[in-house]
Amino acid sequence: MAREVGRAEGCTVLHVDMDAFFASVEVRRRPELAGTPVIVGGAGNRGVVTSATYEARRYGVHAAMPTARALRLCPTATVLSGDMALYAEVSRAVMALFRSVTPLVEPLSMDEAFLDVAGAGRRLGDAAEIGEFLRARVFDEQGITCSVGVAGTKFVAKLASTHAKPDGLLVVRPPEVMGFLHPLPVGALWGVGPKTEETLLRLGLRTVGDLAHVPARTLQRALGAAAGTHLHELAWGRDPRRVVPDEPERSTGAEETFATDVDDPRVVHRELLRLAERTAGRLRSTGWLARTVSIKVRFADFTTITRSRTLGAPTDVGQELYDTARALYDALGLDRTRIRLVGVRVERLVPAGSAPRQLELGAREHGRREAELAADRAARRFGAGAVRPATLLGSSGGSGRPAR
DNA sequence: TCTGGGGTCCTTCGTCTA
DNA sequence: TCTGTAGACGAAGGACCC
Repeated sequence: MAREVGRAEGCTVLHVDMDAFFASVEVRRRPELAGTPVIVGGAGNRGVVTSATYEARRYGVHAAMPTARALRLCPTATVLSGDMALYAEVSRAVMALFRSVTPLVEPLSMDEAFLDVAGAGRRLGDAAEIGEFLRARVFDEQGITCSVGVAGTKFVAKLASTHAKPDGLLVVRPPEVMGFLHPLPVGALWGVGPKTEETLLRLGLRTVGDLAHVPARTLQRALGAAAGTHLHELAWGRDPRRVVPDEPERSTGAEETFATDVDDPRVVHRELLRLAERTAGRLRSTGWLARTVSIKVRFADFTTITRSRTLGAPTDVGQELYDTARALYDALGLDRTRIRLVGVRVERLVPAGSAPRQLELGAREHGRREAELAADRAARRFGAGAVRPATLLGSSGGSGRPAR
């Protein structure tokens, strides 16, 4: 456990990250699993690990690994399919706790957030003391542990929380930043994934320090202007991004991997309808309309294509999303090509209240939207799936059933 | 070994228009 | 009227994150 509490001078940014979040919530629910390897993820032949306890990680199990492989590495692990509603509930409670300390909370995902505590110091002590306070409160209220990074910038705070894991807190004061950053491997930098890491290693750059001491132009040539500049700045600990609460969503969507590859266009159409309905429901529940609809198709060999179309007027009507998605799919002209996954996404979102609706299409479109709103109400009252388009009734069988 | 699902951001390319 | 060019914008794909 990393623990280095002291005066956090020059540090106002906290990065709080739940430890093995989904798996920890499951262990809290089933205490008999405490201290044992637990994997949360898809259990089907195409499932992957979404979270694993540290006991499972000791066997080499990690997130995004196929569950089948994880079980070969750790045959004694308990595999659970996960309960997103429960995780969301715990997440809401934890974020509410953060907001009781400072209004400047920027959630990154369900299980992590940045906090700017510059204004909270007088009440609760310095950033490190606030970090320890939050760790204790999360454990008392939720029964799970989290790790906290404390620094002057978001990026260093994020790296610090990673180093503090599990169940720790690490402060990196401004004078200590270079000593902390430069020995790290380039892959530790935010934005350096496998491809970029490979490119950097080819250039002979192994550590963040190597990267810092190469001219920015070299990185820009190798990685593009934006990424090159960005990484060079990060390597010198420079990160001007502020903690911004309530960033609006830019897109939303849904996708599904079939349990086995599908070559029947009717099965794909039915899945596109389901995904369009799901996406439209999300738009309506969050009060957004979408201007652009895109589809994603992944073939059996894992190559993936996307196609998109911008609508004349923004919409949150599932039937309109489906019509566009289906037209995009049909335009591909696929002839019994084996398909692994399809997805529907919407982008260029505008608030529902601010967008003009297409009145000339009034009667039909309005009726459709009203029907979908009624279905939303029924779903809230009787449960999801209570009301479905007729074409989706009885569609749960056959080889095209989605993987989960 | 065999790769989920939900997102964001960036780059490149083609088209349209001034 | 024709041609070249630059900028805006949309579309597509890639990389990355959790």
